[in-house]
Amino acid sequence: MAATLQTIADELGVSRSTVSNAYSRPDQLSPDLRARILATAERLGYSGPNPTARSLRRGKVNAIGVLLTDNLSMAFTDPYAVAYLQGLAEAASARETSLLLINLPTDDEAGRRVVSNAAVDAFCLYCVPDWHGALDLIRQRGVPIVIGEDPNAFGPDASYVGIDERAAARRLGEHIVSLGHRDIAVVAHWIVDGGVTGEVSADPDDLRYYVTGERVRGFRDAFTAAGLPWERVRLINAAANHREQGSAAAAHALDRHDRATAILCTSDVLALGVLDALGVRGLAPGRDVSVTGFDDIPDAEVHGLTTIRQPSVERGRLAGELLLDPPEDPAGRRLTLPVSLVVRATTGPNPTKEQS
Amino acid sequence: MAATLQTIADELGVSRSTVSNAYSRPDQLSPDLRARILATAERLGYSGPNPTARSLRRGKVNAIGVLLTDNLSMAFTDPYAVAYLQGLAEAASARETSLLLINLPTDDEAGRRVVSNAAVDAFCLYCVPDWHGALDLIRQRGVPIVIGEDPNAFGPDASYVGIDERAAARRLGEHIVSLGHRDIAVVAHWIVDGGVTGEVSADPDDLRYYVTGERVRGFRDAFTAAGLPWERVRLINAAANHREQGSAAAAHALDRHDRATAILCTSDVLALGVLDALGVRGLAPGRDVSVTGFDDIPDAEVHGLTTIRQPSVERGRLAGELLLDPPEDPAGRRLTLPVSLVVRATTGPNPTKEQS
DNA sequence: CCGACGTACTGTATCGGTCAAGAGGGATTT
DNA sequence: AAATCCCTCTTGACCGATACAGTACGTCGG
Repeated sequence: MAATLQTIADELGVSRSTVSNAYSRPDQLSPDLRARILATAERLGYSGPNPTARSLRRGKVNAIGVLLTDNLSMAFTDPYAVAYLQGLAEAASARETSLLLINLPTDDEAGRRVVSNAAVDAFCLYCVPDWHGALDLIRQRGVPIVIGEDPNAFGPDASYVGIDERAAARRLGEHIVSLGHRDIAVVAHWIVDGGVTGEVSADPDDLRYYVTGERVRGFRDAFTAAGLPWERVRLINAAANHREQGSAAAAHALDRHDRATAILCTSDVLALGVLDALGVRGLAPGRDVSVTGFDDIPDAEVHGLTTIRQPSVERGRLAGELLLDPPEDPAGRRLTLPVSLVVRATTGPNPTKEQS
Repeated sequence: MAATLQTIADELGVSRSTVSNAYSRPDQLSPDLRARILATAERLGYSGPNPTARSLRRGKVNAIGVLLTDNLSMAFTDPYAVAYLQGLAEAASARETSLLLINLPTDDEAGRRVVSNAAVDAFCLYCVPDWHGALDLIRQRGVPIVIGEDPNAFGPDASYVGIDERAAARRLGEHIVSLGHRDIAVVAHWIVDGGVTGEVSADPDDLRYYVTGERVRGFRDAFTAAGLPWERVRLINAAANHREQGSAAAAHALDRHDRATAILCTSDVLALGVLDALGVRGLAPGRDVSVTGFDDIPDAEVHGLTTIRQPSVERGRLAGELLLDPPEDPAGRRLTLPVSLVVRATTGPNPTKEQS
């Protein structure tokens, strides 16, 4: 039988409240008594106020729930995700709050139980399959929610911190067409659910994964504005947002006589894989083939990758702040952050055009 | 005023227990009444049984606390750590348990508060500074603990899942000396706290960070057994366990006339950085310079790195299982897992010896 | 000598559930 | 027809703390 506040109170002949105060409000009792209480607690092996009971009474648990899909490491191997979590953790930590990583099982029923039992003050939804049955439960929980991708995914009650994915992608596309490229491939992840890496034909207006969809649409915006029909663009699905998949996808753009002169990727990770593929083939990025990424992860600079810089850490930090200190003004709970085009060495003028 | 079980009970004129049963034990009441209860709950905007209250009563919160040092992303950018967490999450998820990432602030007082308030069933200690004041609190909490590095760090009450770091490192060292190498450099991370990357002289028996210490000692075991005095080995500190630091450290072994012919690293990440450095200098790994890593992260195979394979995911998984289903037998709570030497392309015979 | 005030502590309600034992009533057994 | 059983629901205790109002006592100014 573990010791509780009452055990100590009885032992010393004081009230439970006083023992509680010894821990939570040291100024409410004499230093002398407090010392005796702590000593007795130590002696009886009391482990300190029970966090659960305290949370119940206080109505606050000091935790933010972060929903992740089944494969945790998928989230952690994505540098963008790591940066986001870092920001979120910073904001949480500054408020003495922890992150509850909720691994959503594919089993719907178990998923609902896990979500129902999660003691959190708020939820951060982040790259979660929007068709999962547990999502309704989260909405019902009535706690603050922040989402990071599709601003419309959870209705207007949810906070949102994001970027204008489509406009950002358009800027990349414009950069590429302004360099004279016409033979363009787009490498995008998760165009097809559970699909394999390879060329696909898909309507950009009808992609399931929001981020990819917006980015692909942004590319198309730039192309069509430049008079380049979408049909001329080669769309290549990457089965996962991994560097290796980027390499594999690149093969479909490079190993053919009508080689693409520019490859636009929906993430830096994929773009790095594309660069690997170029290296293997002895092709020079920015000269023979132009490559762009998205996110500006730390490795992007190392490899001179032209990309869109988005404030990943900041995104996570703001998400945390929105959850823990919600602004009065509802408008302040939906933030679209600025991005910038970072032109580095992996993009250059269309080489075939120069020759003509 | 949010709805509770009582609100719904009053509304329908049933007892609170019955409403509770509607959620937690559907077989305890008629389907008809249950349907009515759920409908009323929905109508009143009831968010389901409060997880905190439920946890208090049940005495279980379905969460494992994972202690991390201040910089979260440090843990997530380390592939070994990611694998470990993946395993831990798998074990937890299988038991409908989540991971509470506790970001331990450098501020001692705040750290204690965060730890005290963390509602968890168990703690997983993992790469935590062992001098932090909050660690005592954790021990006091009286919940199961598993540690992953120094088996003696938390006393015999804590569970332990690890490998024999020293013996494993020794095998790498033996491999290298058996290839005839005599000019050896060791690249190790965190030899010096907050130090810079560069050559240092340090007593292997006196390194603060346990894992590095054991691995360096293992290297030395092999060297001295082969008659190679430790003084002949060049010890290079890497300021962080990052690929870039590996490259920077390698410079100290490569850019001099008495170039090392073998570089042993305390992690694969550092070794990959060393390989980068070789590449820049036009040196061939395994021919001009032999390089070894440690851990066998996924990228190791890609780069043909000779290394020690340890079951990282398994380590995390077992840690989780030990915490959630503790075996009766105390001996079963201290596991040392087997490792294997994986010889790939980055090690080969000493080239200078061949010439003579 | 009295009211005002501050300090140190107590008492009780409350947070929102779960659990074990029990009660009422219809169906089944003997 | 009495005994037994099961199904469905109720009762009351309990989980371990915190909040707030209140009490007792000492001190101080007037």
